[in-house]
Amino acid sequence: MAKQLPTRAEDYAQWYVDLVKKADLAENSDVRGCMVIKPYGYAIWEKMQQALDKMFKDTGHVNAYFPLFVPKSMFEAEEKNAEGFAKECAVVTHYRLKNDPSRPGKLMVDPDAKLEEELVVRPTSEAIIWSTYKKWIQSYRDLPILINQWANVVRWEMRTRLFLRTAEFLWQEGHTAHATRQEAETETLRILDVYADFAENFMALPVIKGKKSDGEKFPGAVDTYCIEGLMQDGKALQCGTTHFLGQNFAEAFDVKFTAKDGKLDYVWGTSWGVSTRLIGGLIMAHADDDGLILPPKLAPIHVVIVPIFRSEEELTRISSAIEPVIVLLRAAGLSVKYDNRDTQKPGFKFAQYEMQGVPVRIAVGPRDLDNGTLEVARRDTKEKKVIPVDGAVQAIEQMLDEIQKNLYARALKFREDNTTKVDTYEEFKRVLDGEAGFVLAHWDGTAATEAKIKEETKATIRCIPLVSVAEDGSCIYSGKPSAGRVLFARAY
RNA sequence: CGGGGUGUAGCGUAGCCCGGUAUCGCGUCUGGUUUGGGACCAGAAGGUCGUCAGUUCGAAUCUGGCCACCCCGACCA
Repeated sequence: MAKQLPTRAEDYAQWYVDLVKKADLAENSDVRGCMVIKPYGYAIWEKMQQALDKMFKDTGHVNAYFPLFVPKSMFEAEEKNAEGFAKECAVVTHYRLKNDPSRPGKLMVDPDAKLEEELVVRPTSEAIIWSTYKKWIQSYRDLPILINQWANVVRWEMRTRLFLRTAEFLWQEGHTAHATRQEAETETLRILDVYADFAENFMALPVIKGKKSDGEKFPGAVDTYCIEGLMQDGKALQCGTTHFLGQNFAEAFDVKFTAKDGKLDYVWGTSWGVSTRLIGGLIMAHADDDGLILPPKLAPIHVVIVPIFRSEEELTRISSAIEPVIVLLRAAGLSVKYDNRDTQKPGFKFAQYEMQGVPVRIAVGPRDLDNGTLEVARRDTKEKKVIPVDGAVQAIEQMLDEIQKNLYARALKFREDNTTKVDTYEEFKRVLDGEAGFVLAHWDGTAATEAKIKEETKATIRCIPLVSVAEDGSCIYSGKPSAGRVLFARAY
């Protein structure tokens, strides 16, 4: 199946964008680099939000909301962070328009309404949140603060692609404050586990947990951790990151607390986020030539029912026969769509729901009414079978479980088949230009080597895996000693 | 910001070199036949040809400015 997908990078990119549009998930907006998320795409995001929100709350976090605008002076307080984002910030400089005297009916920016201080549209919220935390924290009794925010952020990217990189995107960002280094580090890794759990159990996407190299880490962080997934074209996708901020932001925003022993110290911080990019990952990890394949746990529609009828009378008969089944499916917590439109033929509907990745489709026609059966088709394998109406709900629930498991197993096998250990630079380049995928290789740990490899091959160190076998070797580039393999790939 | 390209109906396009109010497909609408895998036939509607200016009797077509978008670089924790 994956073989049928376009392999050349540009073909795959085109295939991906076409799919996003055909599946009715999103489209480019008239606003530069921005995206309109259509109802079906947004429904997937809502499923993701629900699952993640519950996981955050189960680990003691609460939601809050902070302003979209960050005064420039506040933004620049943490220098590394400000520098890292400076080149992609949208900035508000005026607060008013007025009629343009030289062009009747047109508006112009009112030069008299220039802001004294420019406002940066948040590319991330550390600055505004830490400047707020300063007011909230005095004592160890005020800690920890475990807050998550669902928001939009703006990063003025040069080149954008639906879901994967857009000028404005939706995400959640967690920002926590702790009394001890240990507690903040634990939080950083706990959320990394939450993200991995979500990717594997909801998205059916196996991920590698690891630490970013210094060259790839978040500006302002002491350590950045990530989960990396592998897409069907052999490129890696960073699916989520968590950052141990040390005391960097506390120092920048002067957030101190009095500890139990009476000593004054800076607060320890973390931040972490995942975005609508995950929807892109979901598509690229599972889709085939017929369209999206959604894991049941994130599918807005679990089961679509398509009646096959010739006349209105026949539709009425089918509808009344299927109604009890719909009631039972919904009672079992499933999202069911009964598509009784008489404006489209069944074949058209089949194709459309396949394109949209609906996991299970039921077709029911006169033949089934006579036999007391339903035709059930599963999206992942495209198998069709006829089952009795009695017990259909259990059969479908079981099928959804199987689809969820099968998608994960399939993606895991794909990743295993496309992860290669290499020991020489020649082999490294050959694999990247051939089957691509993840490449495990020894690295001398220097930023210089990392930069050289990136420059020459476009491959980056995705992460230093948290789980790895200690193994002495020598760097594929410099030949210097290395204590373990790191994960390389070309990435989105 | 450098290099290349494109702007024509809701979408995708032909026409441009060689000037005469615009082609085809998808979609939409109407009528009929269809309906267990993206239906067919007949008819219809839909256009400031990105924008502003210039050349010309006449500009989608030629010239210049501007705008927007796409691709390749640079950039993308």
